[in-house]
Amino acid sequence: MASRAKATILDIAREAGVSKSTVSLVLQGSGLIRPETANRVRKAIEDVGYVYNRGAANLRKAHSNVIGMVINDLTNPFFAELAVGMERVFQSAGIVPFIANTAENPVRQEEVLKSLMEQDVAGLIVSPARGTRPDAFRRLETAGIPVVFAMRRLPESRIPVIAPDNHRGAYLATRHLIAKGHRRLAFLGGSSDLVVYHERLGGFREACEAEGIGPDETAIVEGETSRRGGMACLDAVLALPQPPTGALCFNDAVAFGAMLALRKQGLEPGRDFAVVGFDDVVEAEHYIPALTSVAVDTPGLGERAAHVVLKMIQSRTTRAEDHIGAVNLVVRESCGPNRSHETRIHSPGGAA
Amino acid sequence: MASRAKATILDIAREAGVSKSTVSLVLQGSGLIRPETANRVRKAIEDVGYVYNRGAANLRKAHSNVIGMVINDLTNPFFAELAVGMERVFQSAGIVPFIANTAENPVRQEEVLKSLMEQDVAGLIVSPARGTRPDAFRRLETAGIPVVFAMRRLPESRIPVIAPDNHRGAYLATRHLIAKGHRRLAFLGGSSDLVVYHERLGGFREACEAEGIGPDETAIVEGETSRRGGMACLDAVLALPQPPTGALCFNDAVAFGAMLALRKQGLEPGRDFAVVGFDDVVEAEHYIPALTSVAVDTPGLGERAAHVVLKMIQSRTTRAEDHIGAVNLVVRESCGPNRSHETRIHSPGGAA
DNA sequence: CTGAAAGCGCTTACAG
DNA sequence: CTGAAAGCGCTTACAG
Repeated sequence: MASRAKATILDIAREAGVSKSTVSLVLQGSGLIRPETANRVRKAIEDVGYVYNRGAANLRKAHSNVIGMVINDLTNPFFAELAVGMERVFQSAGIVPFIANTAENPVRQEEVLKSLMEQDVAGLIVSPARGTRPDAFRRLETAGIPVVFAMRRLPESRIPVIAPDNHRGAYLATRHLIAKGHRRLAFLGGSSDLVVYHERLGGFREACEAEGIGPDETAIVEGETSRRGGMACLDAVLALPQPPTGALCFNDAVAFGAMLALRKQGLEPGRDFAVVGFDDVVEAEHYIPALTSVAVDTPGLGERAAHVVLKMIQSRTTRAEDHIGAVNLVVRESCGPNRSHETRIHSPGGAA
Repeated sequence: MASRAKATILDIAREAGVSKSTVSLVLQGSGLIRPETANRVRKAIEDVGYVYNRGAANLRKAHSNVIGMVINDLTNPFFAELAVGMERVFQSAGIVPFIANTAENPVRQEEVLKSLMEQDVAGLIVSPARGTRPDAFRRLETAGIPVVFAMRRLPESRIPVIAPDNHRGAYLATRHLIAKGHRRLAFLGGSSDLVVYHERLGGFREACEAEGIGPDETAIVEGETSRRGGMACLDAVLALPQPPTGALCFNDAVAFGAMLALRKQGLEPGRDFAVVGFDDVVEAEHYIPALTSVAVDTPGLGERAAHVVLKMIQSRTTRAEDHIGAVNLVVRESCGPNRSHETRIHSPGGAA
């Protein structure tokens, strides 16, 4: 069986009594080889314990089939769900994507990008880290490597993006809060160096203004996009002279934190204070109280992003249409009691 | 600046007026090159927009520097934490590891492993998927590629494993339940095709027997290691003629599900029924009631695993010592009220 | 300190 | 249908 030194196509050729070109051809599934010959070669491949050397092949072919997914925070289940959606389509395309985590660190992101380029990636899906410099992707662009942004984008970039309709989601959520009778509203968490932040805050503002509620600027407080950040933001806003009675949170993690902080203050979320999240992670449904949140179909966006890079690679282009995914407001219990167990408020959505 | 076609060391050599060997040497940081020459080369590298072709280098050097992390379920925050621990050490070693997700699917795992081998990985950390065949790693072994198992292991394998002391953790948790006065105990979730399952169940049994409580076999119910699985298990056990009054759960996800199911039945976890989890994910602390769980220091085990592969690669061996990490029982509220907010019961732990 | 030459494991025209 | 030859972009002795 397997010999100690790595077997090459030359070993196979010797074993099967053919030339190495023939071996290469059967390796590539060419129809040019006579079936008996092909079978003999395949048997030899087994016998020598051959492992295809993709690096050598790529070197010769001058292109690889490796696709990278660069994720800003793998511990956030939201991004893990995104990754899973992408993997689904890559798997059926017979591709094994490599995931790399930047842990929200632009320096690490640069290392990751560099390594991926050296590895000669064919294409990339990236959810850029916070504070990514505008020119962080220039090398990739000049090299002509297809890149698509998922969920997050850079301020001025020609790289295509796949993301939910953040503005619309925030708008729907805010109107819901207002329809529940709230007049003093907060916007909690997130930071202004993220484009998403401005999109979501924009939807919040628009809804407030449409209802004649000038949003209280002091109740718009930035913070970490985590439970801890949510706790801090809620405390800040409750200390205001005229505290709000409800809040739209930048994402679900912030919302969970806000609810925790409410309890610590002896307030019951849903009854004494309304909170809405964003993203609708799996946990939202199981929380107590169940969290009303904006659902963005994370795995679906992941699939979409994967299809887009695949197409870009195939057509050797570096450009593609943006895709803005539809969103739903999923009404549960965190804004007070409801008639039914769960209600969905759909947005028309659509592509931009 | 950057030209369209990829620049090679030959372009650099031309630009700098040296030979390509010289370029290669400065690329590798060799001290053999005169500083002025090196600087001229470095400038040329910038000017031509050069990207190192690691594939070509690996081909020539006959070894790569890519390390793979094969994770069985990236959506489980527990494994994401593990990944983060490993990345920490790889980052400081200047390595960008590639993460691949098998989604608990042995077939996908095979594809992933194959792809990684073709990519000529230098080493691998893997948390094997459920139902992995005993010979799934034979190719890797005969190729002499270092592999270490993290968190999970295969029944009969010589591959080194880094894992927590599952037996001890379950033992501590069970004794705690008994000390709280419980006599009828359940063991919920997990499946017997996982080695960990037997380790944890073994600790549970030993504690029961030590206290003269023959564990009720009908209260040991396998199930999905998820919230949903936990709900089903708890319902099953409550329907028993002599239902238990407390349960050790296979992991925290199962415990969260069990608590949910209790509430649905009008029972309050911690007051009417005691539940203990395993792994102590971040969420455990924030749950209501806060979950008593066995802490295993997930990122720490990740770091350890990373150090071990690194060492194995360096010393060109395929063998290493197993490492069994110490565990603590973190007592919170899910087994009833406590004096202090949180208590830790330490195990001596140690390496095996 | 630097250059010319061979070779890593493949694929791809090109002959036959 | 199959073989001989060149070449992908590097590194590594080997001379000088």
